[in-house]
Amino acid sequence: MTKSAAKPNDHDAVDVRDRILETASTLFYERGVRAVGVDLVVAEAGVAKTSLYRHFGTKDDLVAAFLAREDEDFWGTWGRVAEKHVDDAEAELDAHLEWIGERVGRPNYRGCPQINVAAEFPEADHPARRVAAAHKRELRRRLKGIAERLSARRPDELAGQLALLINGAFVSSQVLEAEEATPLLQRTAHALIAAARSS
Amino acid sequence: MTKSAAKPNDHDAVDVRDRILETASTLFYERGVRAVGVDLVVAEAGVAKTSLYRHFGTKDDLVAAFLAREDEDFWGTWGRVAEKHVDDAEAELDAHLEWIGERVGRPNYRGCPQINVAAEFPEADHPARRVAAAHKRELRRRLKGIAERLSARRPDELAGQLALLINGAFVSSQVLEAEEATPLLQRTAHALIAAARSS
DNA sequence: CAAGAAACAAACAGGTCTGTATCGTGGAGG
DNA sequence: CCTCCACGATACAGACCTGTTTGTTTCTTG
Repeated sequence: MTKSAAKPNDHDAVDVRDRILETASTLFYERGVRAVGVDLVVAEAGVAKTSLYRHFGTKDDLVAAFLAREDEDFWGTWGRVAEKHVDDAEAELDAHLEWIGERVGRPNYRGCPQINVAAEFPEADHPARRVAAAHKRELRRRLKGIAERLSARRPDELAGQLALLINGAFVSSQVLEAEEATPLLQRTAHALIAAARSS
Repeated sequence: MTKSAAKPNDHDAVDVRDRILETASTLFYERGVRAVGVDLVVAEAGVAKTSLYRHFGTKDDLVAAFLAREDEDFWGTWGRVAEKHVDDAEAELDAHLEWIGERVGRPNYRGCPQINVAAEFPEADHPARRVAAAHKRELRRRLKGIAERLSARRPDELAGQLALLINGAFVSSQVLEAEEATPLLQRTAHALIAAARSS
């Protein structure tokens, strides 16, 4: 909190802190958090190790910042898609499943960062685990909002079903064909919506 | 392969190899693979480190053996449940979702070992990754068999949907109430089955 | 121009990791 | 009885890890 709001130096186009976080995020996602040491991060980012520890107190905090960044990106995309379908909840859900399925099918897709980090750090009080847990709660909360607009008889149940579906897609890239994800997600969602409306 | 079939020593009730694998499996699952060193495994198992490296050439091989053991356990339970419902595929699926949901709701549940290890080791050629990939393919294969017996119009699609559902449950224990998992799984499966039969 | 903040560079501390090497012991099978 | 070998115990090698320390340089700002 000593700086960052005011720009201390714009000589380098990007802030040092941003460059560290950007580099760390890529490395953490591609190779796993525990497999990437801080020495590699600073070497790849071209910064001094002291800079990393000034901006992020510990590696754990850097991991939490990584997940927070992914969280913001995710809801940023979500929000941009959502505002195109304010009048049609089913179309909005379809659109979300579209870009989620597209991501899952990408060649270098390595799963949901939040889930991966949670798998790497069992301790429930790890700073990154809090971010991950909040992210998953937020997913279910937003899905419940959509379920309500869909006039589901039990919106929270439909939200739970859709959350299972999406999280399942995140971890199933191993057994999913690239083009299969989106249509499978959408057809499944349609079946669940129909069931949630009738009986 | 030098022993194990013939019993070289039954003086100790359990084989040294089994004791190592048993101990390692518990530690790996509870704390994560990378967080557990071989020194801890041998100390906890009460064996010499040389014994560990004699039976398992490397730690990676021990991890693969851990997943293979979990795989066998999983399909062992699956098989015992399946043979009680040879005449009713829907009842069999319900029964599977019953014990899977029960496991997911357990207090110390830490997710599917296969998924967790895959998250910890990005390298596709890691020995444990092969076990994990085969496990997930086998899940979808068995689900397809059930889908066929259910006379689904597209059995492979229904199998894919059910696989998403089950894998989603494995990773959603963070946001799922303990008693919520089984009924949510079963009601979702029923909706998907109904949809797969009609249209 | 002067002062202070921020960055770089490089070494270091102290611990942990995987894997190996060495030596001693005790039981099983020929 | 005697030889083999699985096993235990321990020390070690070499690499890697997080985090700190020290000192210098560069940039911003008053």
